[in-house]
Amino acid sequence: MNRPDMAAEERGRDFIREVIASDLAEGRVKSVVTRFPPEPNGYLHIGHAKSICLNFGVAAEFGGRCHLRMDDTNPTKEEHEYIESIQEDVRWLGFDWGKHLYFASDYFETLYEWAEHLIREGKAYVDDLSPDQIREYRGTLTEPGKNSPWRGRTAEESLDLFRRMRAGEFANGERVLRARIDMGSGNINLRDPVMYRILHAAHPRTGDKWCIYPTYDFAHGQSDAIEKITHSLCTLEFADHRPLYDWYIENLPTPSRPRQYEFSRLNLTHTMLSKRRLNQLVTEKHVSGWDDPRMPTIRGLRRRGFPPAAIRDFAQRVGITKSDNVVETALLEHCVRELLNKSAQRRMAVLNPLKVVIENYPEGKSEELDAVNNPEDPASGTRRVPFSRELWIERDDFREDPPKKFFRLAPGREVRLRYGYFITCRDAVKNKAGEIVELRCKYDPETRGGNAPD
RNA sequence: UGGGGCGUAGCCAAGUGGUAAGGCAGCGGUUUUUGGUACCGCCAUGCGCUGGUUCGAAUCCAGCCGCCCCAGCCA
Repeated sequence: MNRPDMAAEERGRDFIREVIASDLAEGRVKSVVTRFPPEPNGYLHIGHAKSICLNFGVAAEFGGRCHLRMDDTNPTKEEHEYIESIQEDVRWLGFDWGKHLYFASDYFETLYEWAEHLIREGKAYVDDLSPDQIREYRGTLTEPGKNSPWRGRTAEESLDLFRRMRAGEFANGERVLRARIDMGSGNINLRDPVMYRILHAAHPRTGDKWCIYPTYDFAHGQSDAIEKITHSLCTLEFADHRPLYDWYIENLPTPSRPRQYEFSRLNLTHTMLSKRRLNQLVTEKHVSGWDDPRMPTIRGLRRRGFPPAAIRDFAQRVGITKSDNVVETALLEHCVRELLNKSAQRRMAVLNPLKVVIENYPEGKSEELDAVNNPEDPASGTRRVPFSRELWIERDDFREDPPKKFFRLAPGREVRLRYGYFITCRDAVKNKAGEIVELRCKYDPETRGGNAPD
């Protein structure tokens, strides 16, 4: 309802902005620090744009800052190409992270030390179970899991094994480091989650320095804490991970205490927004690349001519909530048209041509007429368009037997050719098949430029 | 022994006890040398359902119903 007492800029504030405003007002944080944390395993799309606009937008609105952090904890999926493209796309969208570009891989050493810390505290252990066994022991959605036989291992033994994991003594999948939490938890993320797995794979940034890598859960919150992120904004599917996010922060000597907040991801009608699927379109060559104009990627939209400001406006308009949603592409298109209408130069084109012969126009003659480039913007000037005896119009712009509200060309009817002359249709020439192949018309020399003297 | 989240118009979305904002889409109309734009008007006696509390409920309480997410050593 209307709240005339409320300042305009406070109206329509989403729940995340409310939380930040109150945290600031009540001194829980001195300034806001957010982050956009993509995994460099693909190109950014319109769904990411929502998150980018939220994180950078909120930071700007409250005078804070926003980091760009590559969540590069899984070397089997990440590549330099993606690290580069992500930066280009965020910049193109109009955002600046300044010197705050970070990588989760920058924290590998700290994360490793924190893992040992947890082992010493008796809060983590090395598990020898195979991947299949771990799944079996985890239980199901409705049944509790059961403890691994290695769960009671001493800290000393786990520490020794963990160091040997790092040293490369074991093969992929042979052992993992797990947090000792609660195999009976209703929240599956708390059933002794894996912290480290063995991955003998080269990392795009750390090369072969490591053969054990932290999982998302063991890296994300701590990375936030290291960077002193105050508000860690992510999508709804991570809400179940929040208790684990908090558990690591509470049990580790982190330099700050970030908080996670979740919002619903963007869904668009007629649009597939899944990195895995988009990747498939590219690798299977169904599209020409990540920047194919049919792709919902930032680069695809860019190639289609979408201005970055239109995408930002769109992100603003869809809002931030926790409800599942499917936004109509018409809204995105509206944002684009609204902007382009003010700046785009107009051109005329005929897609499906129908020949027009102006019988009373001199053979061989041709002239150039002035056409306005953009009626919304006189400063955009004019251009010259040719006019001659033979012209082409859109086939749909002529009807032999025009219905009621049809205001275009028809036998005996006069219409204006924009910037040209008024012409009157005398006859429609057909081929043997009965198809109209040519229109015979006459023009009115008094109407040059499309002006009606009367 | 399940845990978490969400239900306001065709689609988004405000709303936090005082009688349902706004945008998109759609439908009328005015202007127009783009069937564009701009402008004007219309579009929820009702907020998942059923009870209850209250002078008053989308907002509070109770009980139902529906949808989404979670059982990767992905993020």
